[in-house]
Amino acid sequence: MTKRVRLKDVAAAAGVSQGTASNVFNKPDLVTPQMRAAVEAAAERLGYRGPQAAARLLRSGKAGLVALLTDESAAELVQNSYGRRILAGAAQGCDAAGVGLSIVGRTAADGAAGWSVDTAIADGFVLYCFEGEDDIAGRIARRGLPFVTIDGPRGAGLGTVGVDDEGAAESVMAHLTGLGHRRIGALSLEVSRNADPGPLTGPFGARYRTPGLRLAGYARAHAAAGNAPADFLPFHTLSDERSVAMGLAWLFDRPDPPTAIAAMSDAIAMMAMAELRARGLSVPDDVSVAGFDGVTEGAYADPPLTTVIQPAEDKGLAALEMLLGTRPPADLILPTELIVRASTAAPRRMS
Amino acid sequence: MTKRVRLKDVAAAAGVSQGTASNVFNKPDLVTPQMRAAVEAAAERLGYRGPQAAARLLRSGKAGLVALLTDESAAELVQNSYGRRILAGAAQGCDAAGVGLSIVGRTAADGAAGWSVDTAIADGFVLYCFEGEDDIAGRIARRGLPFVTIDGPRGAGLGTVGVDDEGAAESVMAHLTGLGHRRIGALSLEVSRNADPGPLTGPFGARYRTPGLRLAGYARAHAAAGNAPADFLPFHTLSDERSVAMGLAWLFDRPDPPTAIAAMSDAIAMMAMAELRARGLSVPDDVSVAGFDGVTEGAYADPPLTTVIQPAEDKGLAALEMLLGTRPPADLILPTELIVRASTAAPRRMS
DNA sequence: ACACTCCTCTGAATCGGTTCAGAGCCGTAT
DNA sequence: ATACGGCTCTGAACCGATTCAGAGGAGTGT
Repeated sequence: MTKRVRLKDVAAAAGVSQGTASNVFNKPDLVTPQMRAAVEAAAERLGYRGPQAAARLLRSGKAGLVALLTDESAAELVQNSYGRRILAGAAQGCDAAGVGLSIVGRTAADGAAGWSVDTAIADGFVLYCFEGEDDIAGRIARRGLPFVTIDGPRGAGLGTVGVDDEGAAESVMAHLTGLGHRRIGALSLEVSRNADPGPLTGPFGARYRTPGLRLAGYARAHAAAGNAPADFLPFHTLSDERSVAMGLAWLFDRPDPPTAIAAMSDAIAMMAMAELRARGLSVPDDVSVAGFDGVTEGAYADPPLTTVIQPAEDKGLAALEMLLGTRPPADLILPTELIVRASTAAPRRMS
Repeated sequence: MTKRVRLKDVAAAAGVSQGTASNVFNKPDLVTPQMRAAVEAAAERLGYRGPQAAARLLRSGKAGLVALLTDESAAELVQNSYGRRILAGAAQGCDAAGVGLSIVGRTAADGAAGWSVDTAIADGFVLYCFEGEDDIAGRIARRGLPFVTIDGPRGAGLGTVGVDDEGAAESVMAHLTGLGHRRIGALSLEVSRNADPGPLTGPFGARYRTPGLRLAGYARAHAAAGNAPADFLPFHTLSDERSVAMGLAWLFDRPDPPTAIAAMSDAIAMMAMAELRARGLSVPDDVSVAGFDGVTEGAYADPPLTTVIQPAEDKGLAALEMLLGTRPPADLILPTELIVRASTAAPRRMS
């Protein structure tokens, strides 16, 4: 196997300087047509494979690639319908700017502490779904790369993108209490690393940021409607069928089950609806169910799901724009909207 | 702003050779603890940001990144539920191997002929959704990078991953004819670049590969059941609501509408079901609808969709494994499975 | 003719590591 | 003692482009 052909070889063969050869490939209009033809002919003749990306990158410093960094695995990000909306928004931003998007998740190959963060090739990062553990932000900053955080705390990055989680949760709960529900269960997202599923108690702020804020919002609106704290029944799930079923068992295998459930994601809500049906309970006749996120499937669920729509695509897009400098860096709060569909109704009158 | 600290500076400050300093960061066990400590201290003191990815890449040649290349934009890939299953599978393969995944789509910034293919940083490519135009395969091969094709023709790549599209289409059509349907419409995926929506005529092979094979399968099974070719009514859609509605208008605004529809994707099928409902037609009472792909939403559709399940995640995963050398390169045909749900039924008896 | 621009092309200096052959050094088997 | 194998560490070559100051030449205005 002969050696790889380099730009230098092409330049030599064409009888021009290496600088000119480089221009032929990168700034063709700076070169006379004949010179260009000569270089191209030489390249063709030698079987030159084009400028090597790595070398260009080393010299020019721009990878033309931004990375979406997530705490889950890359596969989970894509499978999760909220995550992939973020991804879609980010992809859109990349497309518009002509930069590539790479998604880097937590992989088995990186050791516990390891993370491709330190080695990933990118011009910038979007951090999604982080709780500030492992000081990822610090490590990126140390590399001197810019980053934007989605749904995370304010860090050393360029900016953040998020929604008013607490307010949105309040609006869902207010909708439920407004319908007349008093005793209300909540199915929470994961509240901390490696925590087991189970009933939850306050204070709710001391948790992973997003679930903490939403729980606080639920609790606040529940109380604001004049209900006793004991009638708010939050349960910690792992967003899987097993823990959702456990939560439902906890809520409904009791003498005084709730008449409504606030699920902290649409995915949880839909699993809950399926499980409730399996238990012989009808939604919304026996139990109202509200979700959170506004994934597309929710509209087609049976019954269509009441939820809070989050502008997930916009989050991804905005984060990317900030990163790319198209949008001024800031701590951006995007609006949410409560969408009332058929999965919630007034509680059946007690006989 | 002072100059960036380089490994060389760290080595000098620690009083060791550059090679040793390099080893501290890459092969720590080859270095004595004290030497390592000295280097680390120097790095800390100087504010060294760690080995720069680009430089490492240039010398070592491995980017630790594979690219999923698609003909659509990256955003479309993610939004499309079949595409994202492929992506999820690929992501899983990447996670397992500890390499990153970048998705590169057709972006506005790349000129008509341009494509990041020539410049994208990656150790290998997975080509998805290509029809062999623009000679993408050739361009990748020219760069000397390995690639695997999903749902595409056999190229110069390592291998291909696909399913028996024609056979799968036959099985759907056979299911429909088996129920007693004779006059059957088909809603096709895009059959060529920039073609307008409209009725389709044979021969069906002369089209984009996948749609061509499926159309051929439909037609073959339809004929095999003893039906007249004129009772097979294929229509070319663009996978959007407008063209699906046009197709349905073409099929049902006639004296002898079909009693069943074979949609070439679940997305098309679900749009068709919504449009049929808008037309006052009931599925499956008035019209049976079958899809293709087996996306998750299909199971929750109203009514649940009869379809052919394609192992999309497996496609992505298998492609990645071939690329990474974990699986022997080959032309792999993955199995499909017909899933009969409630959207298909025997045609209503003619009065 | 002269001065001055404008444009193209040259040449050499980076970019920041990784790698590898071999020099030193130390302990052990003969 | 002597030879030898095994570890560390050194030093310099090399990866393959991009970039930039400036040389040379052609064209333009006076």
